[in-house]
Amino acid sequence: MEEYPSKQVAENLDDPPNSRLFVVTSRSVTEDELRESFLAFGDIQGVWVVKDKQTKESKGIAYVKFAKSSQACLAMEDMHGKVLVEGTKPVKVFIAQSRSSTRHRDVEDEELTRIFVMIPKTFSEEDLKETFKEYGDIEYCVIIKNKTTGESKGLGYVRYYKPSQAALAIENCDKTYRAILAEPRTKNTAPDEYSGGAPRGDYMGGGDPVNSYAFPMAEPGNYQVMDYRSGDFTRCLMISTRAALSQEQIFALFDLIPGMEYCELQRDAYGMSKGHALIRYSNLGSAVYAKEKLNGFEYPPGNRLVVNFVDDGEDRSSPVGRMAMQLVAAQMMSAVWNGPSTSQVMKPPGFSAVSTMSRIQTDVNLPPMKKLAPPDSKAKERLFVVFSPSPLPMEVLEDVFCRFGSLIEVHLVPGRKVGYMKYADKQCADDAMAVLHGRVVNGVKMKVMLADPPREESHKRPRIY
DNA sequence: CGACGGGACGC
DNA sequence: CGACGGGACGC
Repeated sequence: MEEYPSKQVAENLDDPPNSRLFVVTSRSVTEDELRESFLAFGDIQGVWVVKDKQTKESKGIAYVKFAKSSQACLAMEDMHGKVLVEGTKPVKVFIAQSRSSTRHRDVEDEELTRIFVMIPKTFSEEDLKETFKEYGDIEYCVIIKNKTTGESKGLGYVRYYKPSQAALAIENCDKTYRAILAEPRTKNTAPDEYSGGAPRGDYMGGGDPVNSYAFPMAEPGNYQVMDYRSGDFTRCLMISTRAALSQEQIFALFDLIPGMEYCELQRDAYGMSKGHALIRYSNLGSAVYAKEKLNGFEYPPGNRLVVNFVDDGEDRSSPVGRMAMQLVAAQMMSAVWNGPSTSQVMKPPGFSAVSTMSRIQTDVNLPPMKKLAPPDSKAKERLFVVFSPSPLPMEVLEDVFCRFGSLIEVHLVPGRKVGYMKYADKQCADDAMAVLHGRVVNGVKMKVMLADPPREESHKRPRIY
C-alpha cells in the first residue's frame, strides 16, 4: 500500500493471513476517511482505494491492511454496516481474500471462527475448552478420537463465535498447541436421506445451541450500541446482511415488531440478497425498537444483521420536531434497556424457538421443526387445509406442518385457497390437525381437516394419493 | 541413540 | 454489486 516500499507490500499483503480487509463503501469515501474510520482497531499498514484506471474515480471498494489478523477481525466485526461518512451508504467489511486466491467469494465467518489445535492426548474436551476460553466465548470443542477405541488422537477443534476470538487464540496461545485456522469442513452434503421440498437451513432446527445466538441484548456491550444522542432517528431502517436472505425472511423478522408498513430487499445482480433491505415503520417508536432489538441479531446464526436509521424524507429540521423525535426515541430506548416491561411488544431475548422467530407468527405454540419424510414415502394420511383470506407460502407451510413429524410434502392447489399435506404417519397428521385447526399463522386462518380420498382413479381400495 | 515434529473431524 | 495499483530494493 502506498506508503510502503512496493515489494514489501506485495509480500505483506497476506502476512499474517487474514490481516487485510476488503471494504465496500460509497465511491465518495476517501482513503483518509477510511484510515480515520479504522484507526482505532490497530496498526494500519496501508489503505488503498481501488480506482478506475482511466477516470481515476473510486470504484467504491478499498483494502485496509492491519498488522494483525485480530485487529482486522475486530474492525470488521465492529464496522460492518456502519455509515463512515454522513450521507454515504453503510459499509460492508470482509476479510480480504488472499492475493493469490482467484476466488472472489466473500470470506465467511464460518471460515474464520474455528481453530485446529494439537493437544496432549490426555486432554478432555473440557480441558480444551478451559484452555481456550480465555480468547473468547466458545461455541463448542471437539477432540478427534479413534472411532473404535475412543482414544484421543491429540487433535482438537475449537469453534468461537467471532473471527476476532479465533484470531486472538491463534496469535496468543501457547505455541505448543500449534493453533491454526481449521479448514472448513468439506460440505459433505450427506446424501440427505430426507430430500423433499425447499432447502432448509440447519439453523432452523429447534435445537438449543441456536438459542445462544438469539439476541445480542443477552450479552450487553458485545455489539455496537446506538448513539441515542445523535438524534438521527427515522421511521426507516436500512438492513445490511452478508448472507443470502429472502425478502420474505426479512419481512417476517421485522414484522415481529408491530407497525411495519414497508419492506424491500434491495437485490443484487444475482437477484439474491447480499445487499441491503429497506424497512419502514408507521411510527418512530417501532423503528427505534426494531433497530435496538435486531441490530446485531444473528440470522441465520453467524450472519449478523446490521440495522441503521436512514433518512425517510421527513422534516426533522425543526427544533420542535427533532425534540419530539428524540423524546419518543429515548422512551423507547429506556423501555428496551429496562427489559421485562416490554415483553408485550415482543417476546424477551431467551424465548425458545429461533425458528419460530424467523418467519412464523402464530397464536399456537409450535413444536420444534422435524425432518421431512423421504419424498418417496408412502402417504398414510392427507390433510386438507383451507386458508383465509389467502394461502400461505409453501415454505411457511412446510415449516409449520413438518413439526409433527413424517411430513412428506405440501401441495397447494394453484389458484385456490386450499392445500394438501401428505404424511407418512397417521398419528403425525392427526397431531397436526389437532394442534393447527382453526389457528392463525402469519395472519392467515387455517381450517385443517382430513382430506377426502382423491376422486379420480378410484378402483379397488381407496388409494391414498 | 533416543524424542522431534506432526495435522483433519463433525455442532 | 463489489476483488486487487504504482513503482523500484539491494544484490
